[in-house]
Amino acid sequence: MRLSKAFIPTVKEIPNDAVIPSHQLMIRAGMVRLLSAGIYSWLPLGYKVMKKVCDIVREEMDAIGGQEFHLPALNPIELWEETGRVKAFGDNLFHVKNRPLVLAPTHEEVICWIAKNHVESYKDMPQIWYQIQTKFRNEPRPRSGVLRGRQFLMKDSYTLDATWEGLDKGYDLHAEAYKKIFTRCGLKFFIVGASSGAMGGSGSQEFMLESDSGEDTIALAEDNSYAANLEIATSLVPKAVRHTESKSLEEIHTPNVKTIDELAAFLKVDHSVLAKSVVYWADKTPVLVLLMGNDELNESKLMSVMGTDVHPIEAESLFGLTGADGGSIGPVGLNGFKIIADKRLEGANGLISGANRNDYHLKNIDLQRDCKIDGYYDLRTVQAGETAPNGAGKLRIVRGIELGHIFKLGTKYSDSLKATYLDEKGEAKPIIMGSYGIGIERIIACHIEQNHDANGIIWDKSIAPYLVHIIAVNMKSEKVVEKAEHLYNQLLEVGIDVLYDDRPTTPGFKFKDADLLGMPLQVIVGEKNLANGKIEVKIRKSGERILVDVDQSLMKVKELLT
RNA sequence: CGGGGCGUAGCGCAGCCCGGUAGCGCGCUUGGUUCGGGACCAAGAGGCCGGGGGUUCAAAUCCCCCCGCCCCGACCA
Repeated sequence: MRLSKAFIPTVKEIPNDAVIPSHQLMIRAGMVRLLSAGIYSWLPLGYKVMKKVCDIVREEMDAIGGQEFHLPALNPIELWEETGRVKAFGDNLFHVKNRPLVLAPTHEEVICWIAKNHVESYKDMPQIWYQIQTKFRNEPRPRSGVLRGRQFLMKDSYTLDATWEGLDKGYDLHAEAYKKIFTRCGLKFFIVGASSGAMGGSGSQEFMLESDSGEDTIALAEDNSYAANLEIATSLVPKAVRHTESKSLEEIHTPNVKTIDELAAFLKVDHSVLAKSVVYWADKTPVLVLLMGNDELNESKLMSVMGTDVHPIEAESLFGLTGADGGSIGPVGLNGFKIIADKRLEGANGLISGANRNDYHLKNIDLQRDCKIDGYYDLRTVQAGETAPNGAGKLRIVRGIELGHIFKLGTKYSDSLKATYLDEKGEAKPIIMGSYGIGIERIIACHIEQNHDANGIIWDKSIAPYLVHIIAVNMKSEKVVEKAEHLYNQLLEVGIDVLYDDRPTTPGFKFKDADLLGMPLQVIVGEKNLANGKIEVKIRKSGERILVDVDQSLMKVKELLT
């Protein structure tokens, strides 16, 4: 491609609305333009990268036996009513105004619909079906450029199996394919155990990339041998002790003590003898959650324990139900509440907690003797510095960007849509499904996040829009133009993607643009070196410059690209 | 949806407090000089100051409403 003819609108200044490097560079390099919040036009240069990423994804999906579909973005709303997801997605689902249609935010329903009608026997499975298509979600807050958009390209695949072993196999195949895809795209990623959330299902892992711009929080062992989304992360922490003797309950006056820290300071005791109470609504049930000391409640964990949405109780409701305020709530003699406790407190005695009476606490609480605990669960949020559950050193807490997510869905959708097959005995069984997504734009943005410098993007060969960027330093020099044109044509002939800066502008301008656009190799054809029969090859990543004999330039470029 | 910021030429911004003919840099056009790290000189084009309403002799500027964009939070299969 000749730059003089190409539509690649580069920008020198940092766009006002872009905050993270990938967003700034994608705009400056003329890859994308914003149309509306979370909605981007992909310009030719950006689209070229997108196609290369899609090719890699396709190759790896095909390699595990995937078959590509092209599915409708417009779906009948009835289909989504049947799985209960009109409600589940809520305002996140785009509705069409003048037809009973929705814009598909994902494609479990359609896949299931097809499977229901055409997968009839266990002999028809396993199947791996995938699609690379635009998905629509009415994100309340699009952000970080293409990282979270209202319309985005996603590779979604679905496994259909007759057995749970089959599901495991399809899941593992995807995990392997995903590792290959992200590695080929030049990304440094890690895999974390994740919550399956409202998708339901038995297991799920996320492919994450460490980045301060990420929206997820990850706990990582020092050697990365343990990695989990904070939503489910655990750690090795000491439990509260059980003393042999359980003293009798005693009320203590604790005026104006509201927080655990204040309580510990006031009573001059260790945090580990304090049981913190936090109160939530789980749907319409008030739930008292007991945590040790100042442990932080993990709402995701609470949600999966309760199996429903949870939110903190309002101060007024709490007072109405207990007669006390937040700082003085405790598990003893509390009626009408479900009471659950963190595993750390299991069986403990000698604890101090609120007396359900303002400015009073109870001491010598024995959870077995004095309370009716409805269950002990892992409910706390891990903290940086705690020991990883596998003992591999201390945990780091980092931010991450989710690149891909793999789910063992099970039969959630096949149950509700009655997608069944007949097994060997002729019995109808629900098809067992898995669901596996990859955000295509995220691969691109993340690649730039991990591969850029102050001057611009540094593309990996695998997804670079062009492999070689020829710079004719001075278009007024016949020699320069002749050599540059010659090399350009040679590269085109051998099928190497090449961008040729033949614009009649100044050298500095061309060099800056070349670094900004970030092709792996720059070939600089200038009068000075040409006088000695040389051209210069600059490696974008290292900045290394190599002088090459003119007649060997094609060979050298080919060599450097392998 | 809560909190904050911003909206003036294609882009980046000043002007707004304190009302009085809309400015700077970059980019763009034409001509000339340049030609190895975003050149120089000269001449130009380009704006309903996000939209609507109000106050005023007069509004980019003051007041009210709306819209859009960005950030933090909530939310995020």
